[in-house]
Amino acid sequence: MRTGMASQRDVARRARVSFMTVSRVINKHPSVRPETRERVLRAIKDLGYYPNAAARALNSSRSHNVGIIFPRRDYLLVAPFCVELCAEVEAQLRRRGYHLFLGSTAEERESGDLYTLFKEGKVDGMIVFAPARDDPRIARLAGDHLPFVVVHGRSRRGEFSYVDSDNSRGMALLLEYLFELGHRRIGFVTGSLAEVNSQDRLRRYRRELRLRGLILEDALVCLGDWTLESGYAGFRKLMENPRPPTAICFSNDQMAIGALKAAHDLGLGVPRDVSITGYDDIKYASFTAPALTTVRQHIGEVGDKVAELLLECMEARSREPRRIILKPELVVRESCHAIRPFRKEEWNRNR
Amino acid sequence: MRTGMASQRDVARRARVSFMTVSRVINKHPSVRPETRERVLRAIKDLGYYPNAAARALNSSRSHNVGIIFPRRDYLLVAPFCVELCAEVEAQLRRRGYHLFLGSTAEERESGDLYTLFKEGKVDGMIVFAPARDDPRIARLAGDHLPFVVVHGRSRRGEFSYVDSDNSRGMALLLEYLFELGHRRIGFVTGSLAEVNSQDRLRRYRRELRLRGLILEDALVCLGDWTLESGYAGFRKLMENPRPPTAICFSNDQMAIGALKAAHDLGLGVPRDVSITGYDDIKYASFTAPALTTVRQHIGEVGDKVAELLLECMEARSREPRRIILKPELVVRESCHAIRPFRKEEWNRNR
DNA sequence: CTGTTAGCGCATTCAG
DNA sequence: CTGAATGCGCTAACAG
Repeated sequence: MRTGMASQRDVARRARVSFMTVSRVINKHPSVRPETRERVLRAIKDLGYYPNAAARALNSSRSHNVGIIFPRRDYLLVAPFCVELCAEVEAQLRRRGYHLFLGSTAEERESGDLYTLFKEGKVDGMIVFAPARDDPRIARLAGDHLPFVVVHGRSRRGEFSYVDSDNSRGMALLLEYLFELGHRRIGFVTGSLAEVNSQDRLRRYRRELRLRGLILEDALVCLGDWTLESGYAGFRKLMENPRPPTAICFSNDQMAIGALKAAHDLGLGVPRDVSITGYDDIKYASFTAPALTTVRQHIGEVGDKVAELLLECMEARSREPRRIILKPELVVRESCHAIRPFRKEEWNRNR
Repeated sequence: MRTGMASQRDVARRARVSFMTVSRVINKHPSVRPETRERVLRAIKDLGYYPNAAARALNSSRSHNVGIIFPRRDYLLVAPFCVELCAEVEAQLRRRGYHLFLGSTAEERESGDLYTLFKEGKVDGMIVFAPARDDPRIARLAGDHLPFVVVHGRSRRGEFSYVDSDNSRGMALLLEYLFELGHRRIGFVTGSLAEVNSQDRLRRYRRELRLRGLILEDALVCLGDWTLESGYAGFRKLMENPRPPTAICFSNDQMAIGALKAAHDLGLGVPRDVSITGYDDIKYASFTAPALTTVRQHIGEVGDKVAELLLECMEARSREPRRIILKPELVVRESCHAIRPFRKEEWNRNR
């Protein structure tokens, strides 16, 4: 609305200067005599003047807004990790004078999708969360040389900046740990395989098993989609196997929580009867019973980096894309159990 | 940035019309000859033209953005309910051509607080979530006649529109149920008492106990702040009481989940040793073991109403503020236990 | 049906 | 150090 608001002209009149001087004061231009500045500031205060963002945006062609885009419309609900990240990024950006649009849940081609927001100049840059391997939206953004940063994704040919966690390493940590506890039949419930992240974790799971001379059984892998429900279903499915696994890795904490519930319903004890691991270390992970053994991604750090890279590519168009890969960390809690005493020789042999 | 973008002028030149005609086509003005319209649409497509949001905002003085504000900066993390609501509202608003800023986590007086956003014309309206009873921000907004809607809060003198759930009734439902199960010592862990919601629930808890002739014991009430941690601590504190309660109501699901964890750590069974209830019915509530008995707030409905009221007060300044109070619903799951057989006479007597 | 004029509020450029 | 002119892209109000 913003009707009846004082403009620079009004301030100028009241301070008995031209509105150009007002503009200078606002933008902290050095060349204004202190007493003039004072007069102007007084007038601004008296009138309750605020600069008009639209006008500013119009002639600087920068909105000082940023958007964020998710792989699916329910992502915020599905991935608590994402919420924590958003909060982090928002705080960082605001410090630098930018505002963050709530990740439009709009899919491409819908009204108000983020590509349109870009073109309309409503955002200066955006954050793309966990895009699919060949997400067409990415190609479009890169093709138009629009400033954006990918989180939880990678660029093959260095077309854009991204921040990712070393998912492969995270999985390796988990499997090494389970192996050490004596587990040899280890199941895996994946996240949505459209996402690179999810693929990486699965791939490393397979590789680790192979490396350790274990046979890969399709029956030990189950397709999930990050939700509580799919964790629940995945657990049941794997445990119905005639030779069920002794441990199951879930590709995020949320699914592991679903699994805990399934175990309870099935009358199975965790970790007594099956060991379980999550991924992400969201808040809830330490509040389940048993508390989840999981892999921590340092969300604060991810958020900082994302904001940093985005600001870089919004403010200096020329800069080269940068890649940042954060090290994950194994968090051992209570959801895994040694199925037999640890034998050093065996451990070494299998390593 | 939006540099090198085609403008209406470019489109006009290409379509060999004046740019006014282009504007009309874009705004679906009826008075344009079909063939002219076609030519213009072609040109728009060829040039990849998108209207400039800033310019539009400037001369219509409407940004078509909406903001949302929370009581605390960590609110999104603390209240999953809030995330679900945001997603809902965003979807509704987008359908009407508005975009939602991620609830600025900024407190008042910080750079980029939402009052400033308003004054700068970055938002046309806003949603205020769970404000304190005399939140100065509310007074400010109301004083300036800015369009806003409160969720989980009320206006005493009808100064503004709001959507709320009938918290008092929700608590009554819960207590009636517990009473029926035979509980007579019932504890309560509050949310942050700065919020009206939280106060209402506590008040009704007290009233119900009094009504049923039970003595209120301060030792059975514990101050929480909505977080998992405070639920955990609250549970421990109440159970350390020499005469612990047989049931505890938590003012949200999150705290109840914290309590479940505490029970587990203390070696207490739920509901065998203590009954527990939550509030909100978030996703996780049905995935705990035992599943939480709680009160459902229909988040979808809340979101719809919020969006509706906000649009109303943004588009028709004159309309009277409206109040909407939604009926909550008891969701019985597994976290409560009858402590003795139900006796009809006693139930009637105590009613 | 279509074009012209003017102005939204601000900042860049160039003169004083 | 300060002021005047000009244009950012668009639309409302008038003309033709």
